[in-house]
Amino acid sequence: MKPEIERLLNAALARLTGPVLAEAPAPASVVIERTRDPQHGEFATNIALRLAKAARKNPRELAAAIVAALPASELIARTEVAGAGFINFHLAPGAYAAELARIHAQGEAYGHSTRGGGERVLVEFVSANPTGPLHVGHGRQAAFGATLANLLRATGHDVAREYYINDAGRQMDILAVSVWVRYLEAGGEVLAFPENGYRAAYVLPLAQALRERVGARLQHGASAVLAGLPADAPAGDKEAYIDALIERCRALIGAAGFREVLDLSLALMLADIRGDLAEFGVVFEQWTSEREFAESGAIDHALEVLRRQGRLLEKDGATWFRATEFGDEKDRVVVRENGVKTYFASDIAYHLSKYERGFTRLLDVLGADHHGYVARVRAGLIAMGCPADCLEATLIQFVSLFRGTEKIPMGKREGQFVTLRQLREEVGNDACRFFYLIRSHDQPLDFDLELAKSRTNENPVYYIQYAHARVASVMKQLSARGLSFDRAQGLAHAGALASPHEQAVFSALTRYPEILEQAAIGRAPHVLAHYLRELANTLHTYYNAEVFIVEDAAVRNARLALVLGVQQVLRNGLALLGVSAPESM
RNA sequence: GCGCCCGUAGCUCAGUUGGAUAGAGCGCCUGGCUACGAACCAGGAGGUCGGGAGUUCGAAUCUCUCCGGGCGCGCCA
Repeated sequence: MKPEIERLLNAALARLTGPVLAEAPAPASVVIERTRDPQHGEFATNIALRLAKAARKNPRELAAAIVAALPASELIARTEVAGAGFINFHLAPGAYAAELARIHAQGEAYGHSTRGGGERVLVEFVSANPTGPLHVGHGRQAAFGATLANLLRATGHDVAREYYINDAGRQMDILAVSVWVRYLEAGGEVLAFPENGYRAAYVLPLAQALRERVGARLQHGASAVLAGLPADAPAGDKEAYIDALIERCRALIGAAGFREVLDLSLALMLADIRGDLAEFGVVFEQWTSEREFAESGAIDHALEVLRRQGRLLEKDGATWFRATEFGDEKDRVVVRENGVKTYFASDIAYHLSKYERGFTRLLDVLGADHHGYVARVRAGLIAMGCPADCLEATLIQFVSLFRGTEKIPMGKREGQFVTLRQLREEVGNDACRFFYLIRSHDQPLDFDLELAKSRTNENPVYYIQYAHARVASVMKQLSARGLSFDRAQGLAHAGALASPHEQAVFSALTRYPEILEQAAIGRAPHVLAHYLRELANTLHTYYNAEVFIVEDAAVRNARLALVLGVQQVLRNGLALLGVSAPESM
């Protein structure tokens, strides 16, 4: 409906360009909104107010001129100038019924658009280090990224989802040595666990798997392991200690042995993460290993691009990227004094590779603690010749878990944390997805386990599902009474559904395509979640106010056509959120 | 110290490319099941939109400043 009104309005503005308006208004400035008050019709625009100043016209006069220039349309019954210069659009009686027919005809494709123009978008999300299971914060990023990708796809973008595996750094070495120490312990050795190691319980099965794989081949005595090592914290430096321990480990079991421990740990952690996400309904087209990426020479390629552009300099024995020339606050090292490339170098190279693979829009879904690095990566991309706006980062605020009013402490290294898997098993995937998505991403989330689990009216999760199931229940009741639904008759008579409740349902129902666009453009899945709640509310209200299964077949079929339309849109919207739409509950 | 995000009803939060009378859920109060599902609905109370100043026809929304909270500022990953 809205695109048609946009078309009419743009036609009117085009006619006025020249005689009344000096120049054509930018398409983005033409904003059409739903009205809040039915007295104002169904749609309204403030375009006359926005253009009045530039046109040196009284807003109401300009509005009148625009109204006069509007082409006729079957969609619109009448237009009027109101208030300070708003233009209100009143829909023609059959407009809603025609849209309802579209819902029935298009089914699960209803609401989709081609507005994205097939733009190639890469959504990178989660990308958690494979040094441990996903925690509840990653769950929020997973739900957000997956739904954002769904929204972009539904609005006509060519979307790929990608997980970047940070498997190359020192943290992986620390995981490997943590597994090895547990393996030694299981072999009967007694030694203090490194302060900086991963001491959480998930390391134990990794050590167990290692023993099953290699037997006692990598076993060494505690005295040989610890001899000559610096003191661990609290007396010494835990960083220096763990580094020394890693070196000792390499010396004792050899580079190949160390690699074996690391690869096994990595493979198992990754399998856990993949499985967890898959069970959560989150899948990726591509998993990129940082290690394989680095070994492919891609970082050297990126550095070469920068060098050709003259954006590198040598200073203090290191190689620097002149990031300050591209909006960053300081220059950044890309190759350290010791010849090792920095994480930053690998990161801009990775982003360059996305662009070189043909993606013109790079969406990074990141934890809020990563905001510091966005400017640098963007600077790198610009320096390498990418458009300034190709990289877009969405920062997801943190999740705090509560059991009722009691906050559950989190700390990854200490192993005191709730995993996404535990959360899903306790509250269920549907409640998880919904709770993650109901809040705006830039708002910290307090996730109450008790609330998410509860089957009471305090829990918003079931409200929408209940509306969906309720329609299914009505249809069951219909057949139980020996009646059947006549869609053609229902749609033919839908225009006669004129009660305030029915108009409210129509109004909410036909907003769906606008909501999808708004949620996609704003990178705001919560807009869809809130909308579905509103739509469910109009359905419940209608249900309580009027009986659908009445004697009059025309009225009955029209009402059923309407509530089936609601059910369809609820199903479509829930699918995008990754929440199931049950027939009964 | 510098940068980013946030501050809206008792609680949790929508609303922010400036727009018509600031909304929802929960909680509280009052009503509605011999009814197509009461996991529902109707009504009510509840607000200096953190404080102040500015921009203009119009500010929760934009600018400045102050207060309060979160996060980030490595030749770590």
